[in-house]
Formats: sequence, structure tokens, C-alpha cells
Amino acid sequence: MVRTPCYDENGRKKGTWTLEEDKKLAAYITKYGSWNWRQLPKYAGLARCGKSCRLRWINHLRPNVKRGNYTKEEDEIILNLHAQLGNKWSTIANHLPERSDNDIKNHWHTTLKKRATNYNNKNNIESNTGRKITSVENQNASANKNNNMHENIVLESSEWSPKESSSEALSSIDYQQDIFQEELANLEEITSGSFWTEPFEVDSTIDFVAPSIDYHGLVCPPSPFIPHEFLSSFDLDDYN
DNA sequence: AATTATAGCAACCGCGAGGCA
DNA sequence: TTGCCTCGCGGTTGCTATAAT
Repeated sequence: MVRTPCYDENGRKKGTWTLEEDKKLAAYITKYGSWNWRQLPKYAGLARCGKSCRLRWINHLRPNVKRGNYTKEEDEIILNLHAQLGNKWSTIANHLPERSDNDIKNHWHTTLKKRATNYNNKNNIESNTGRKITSVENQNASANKNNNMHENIVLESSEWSPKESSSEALSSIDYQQDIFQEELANLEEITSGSFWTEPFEVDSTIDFVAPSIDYHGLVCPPSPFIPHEFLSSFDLDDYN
């Protein structure tokens, strides 16, 4: 289910993310934000490309992201929106803030696609009998996902498995929050006290870089892994 | 028990849009 | 206007787990 880790011609890692990489990425973005995806992995001490970091963050690590175990209501929203929008996964994902576009896309191709034909046929039948689902109704249904779905949006009960509850998804969120708290604490500990003034034990596997100015004129924060002797030549006050 | 087929999902790739110099 | 850079999107691939034979 995962890709075998390997390295590209630039020495950047590809494939499955390790727990350690997840922790580094989550901790860094939680503390500094995603100011520049391309530069971020260098500052975060990751041998990954920016694209990979962005994807990992959006699909797995960002707060409150829910994985797997789609509810019946979520399925209905996706089916409904896909019928209107087509493969506009990012737009569909906007209606399901806890889901990523990639996750929705995968879910569509693996599960919902098969139902779509029946679903569309059903809508056509309803339309022909004078109970057409309007786009306004669809929007209301999407925006109000905490309430019961619109009466017209019905899936065959046999098509939805009750095993797809939200319990496992919630445990995924708990797991991510644990990572945030643990690594944030580590970062705070690392970057506080004598960290900035004491000599640093350099990890030769990490590509150290200097703080810089991004295109918004903001100081790009240095990685907590940058050694003291390298940092000492920079004064962030000069940039601010 | 071994082999093959299928499902499910993580992640990569290529392209277009938009911002900036 | 043009070219470069970054980001985000959608299509696709690669791999594992599970089911079927």
C-alpha cells in the first residue's frame, strides 16, 4: 500500500514517509507555518522535495484531517457534488473540510464510482417525476453536513457499509495531535535556553541553510538544526 | 497452503495558473 | 511582454492487504 523508499538523482528521498519525518514536518509547520514549500524541507531538516512535504501535510498531517471510514453523509455529499462539478476534487473537498482532495479522489475511484451510475439514474428518475434536486438544495445539503441530509439525497442502504464508522478516523486525529504536542514540545525544548548560544552537534546528513527573506518580505525562520557557528553570522533584527 | 486477482490507498508526475521582477 | 518560480490540481502509478481460487 506504500511505496518503497528510494532517492532521486538529487538525493531527495521518495516513497513512504517515516514517523520521524512526519514528526519533523508537523512540528516545523505547526511552529513556523508553510511559508515556502520549496524551501521548507531544508529548514525542517527533511531530505524531501517541497511537493512531497505539501502533499504529506495536506493529506495526512494537518490538524483535524480525517482518513478513511467515510460516513453515509459524506458519500452523499461527494456523489452529489461530483454529479454537478465533475472531477473538481479540490472544490468538492472544500465542502468536506476534514477530507483532502486526494483522499476524496481515491474514495471516488475505489468506491463511489461504482455507485455513481445508479445514483445518477435515480436522480434522473426523480427529476422526471417532478422532484428534481436543485443546485440550491445541493448547496444547502453540503453546507449543513451536521444536520440530516436532504430528503431527496438517498443512497441504497445496502450500498453503504455500517463498518464505515468514524471511530478509526477519530483515532487518526488523536494520533496526529499527539505528534503535534510531542514534537512541538521537543522543538520548544530544543530552541529554548542555551540552544542558540551553545555549540551545536552537527548532523552531517542535514543540508543546513541560512535564514533568508521570502517574497513577501518576511524572514524565513532558520531550522532548529542549524549549527550555532553558522547562525551567529546572521542577525534576524537586521531583517525585521 | 500456495497462487492469483482485486481493492484500497499513498505518493509521484506533469501541467496550468498566478505572482513577481 | 516575457521568463522564472512556486503552488495547487488532477491523473496516474506502485505497492500492500485481502479475497478468491
